[in-house]
Amino acid sequence: MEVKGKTDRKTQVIEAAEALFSDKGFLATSMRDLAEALELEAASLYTHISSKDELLFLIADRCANEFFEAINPIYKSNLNTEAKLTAMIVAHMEVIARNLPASAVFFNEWKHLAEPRKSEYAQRRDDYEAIFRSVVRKGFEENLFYNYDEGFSTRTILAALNWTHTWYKPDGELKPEEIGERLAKILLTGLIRNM
Amino acid sequence: MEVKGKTDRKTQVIEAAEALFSDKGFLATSMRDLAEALELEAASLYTHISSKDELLFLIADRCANEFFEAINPIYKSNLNTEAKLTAMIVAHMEVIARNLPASAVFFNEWKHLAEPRKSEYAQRRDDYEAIFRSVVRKGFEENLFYNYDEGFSTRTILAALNWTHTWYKPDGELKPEEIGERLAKILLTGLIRNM
DNA sequence: GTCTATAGTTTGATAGAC
DNA sequence: GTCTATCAAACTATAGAC
Repeated sequence: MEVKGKTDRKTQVIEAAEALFSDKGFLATSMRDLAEALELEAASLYTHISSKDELLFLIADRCANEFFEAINPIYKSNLNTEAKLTAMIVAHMEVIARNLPASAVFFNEWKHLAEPRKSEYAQRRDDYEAIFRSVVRKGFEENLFYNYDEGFSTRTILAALNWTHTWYKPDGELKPEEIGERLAKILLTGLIRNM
Repeated sequence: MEVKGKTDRKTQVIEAAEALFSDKGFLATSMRDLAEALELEAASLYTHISSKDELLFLIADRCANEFFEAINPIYKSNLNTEAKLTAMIVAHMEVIARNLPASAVFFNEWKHLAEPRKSEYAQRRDDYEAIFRSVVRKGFEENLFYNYDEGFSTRTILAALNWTHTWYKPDGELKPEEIGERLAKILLTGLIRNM
């Protein structure tokens, strides 16, 4: 039984794929491009992964898991609605920041998954949005927010959040936590009544 | 000299391409797919356009023009900053709504333009964002907005706006104008001091 | 685990008949 | 303006030697 280190070959393949898929797009990246980045021949990649589609799935699936694991404990906590939503926004932002190429793939390339993975993925995305939506709904029920519909407000929050991957720089001025908090402030103060 | 009607063959080709590129993506759409949608053979398409890249350019370029034409008169008007930004948001939303497939291509597929078109396009996008940014900056200078940096606030506005193309339905409850106004309200009331 | 060689498709685009 | 026929290149993936 081999012990897998951080420089595990399969991990290297996946990380190189994240960078290329994020930069050029899934379809615009050939297995030859990927092999070249790893200084391999294309055929050698198939020792580590079974297909290009599996590679896309591995990237998107791991990223999805990270998003769920980040917000679930917060969702289940006893925080009040405003604090809970803010913490979820910050947590989501932190997942993006520490998985920058992977989340670009996650957001932009999922449509190229082959079935049945594509449908399963779409379901998970809906489930994730539903968690945010239920917190927003709570805010309406508690009369904390103006009564805009949940779907509209939730999509606006996630849109503002998910766009950050296009401009966030790890070595920029703002830390992920600060970006999340600032975003939450802009969005929430717009939603909260009598502030 | 021929009079071009609405059912001009080239226009038909472009509109079919908008639908397919929007739905499946530029690279995932073959010229054969496009020909099939028009009940033609692939070779016949080249009577009307010179290359697949030109087709992508025509779609993105027309869409860019529409965005500039929609916001420029508002930008140059004498409206106060709050009203101006709201009107620009509504106008932008209306362009998305009446060019739904084209704007999906505009937002998601531009990276697949060949050079030098890709660089020119990136420049136009920056110019467009700069117009919004200058209005946001005015709001900071007038002490109308909290002092978050312009770039951050501007990107958040455009992110919320540009995500609407993923869920907006022409036959849905909300008209584009209502979506724009609601979006502006959420974003601006979050930015305006002492409201 | 990596290589060379290659099978089998699909791609964007062109030539030339009608 | 549309067709048939076709080219040259690129693609994912496999077979089998080392």
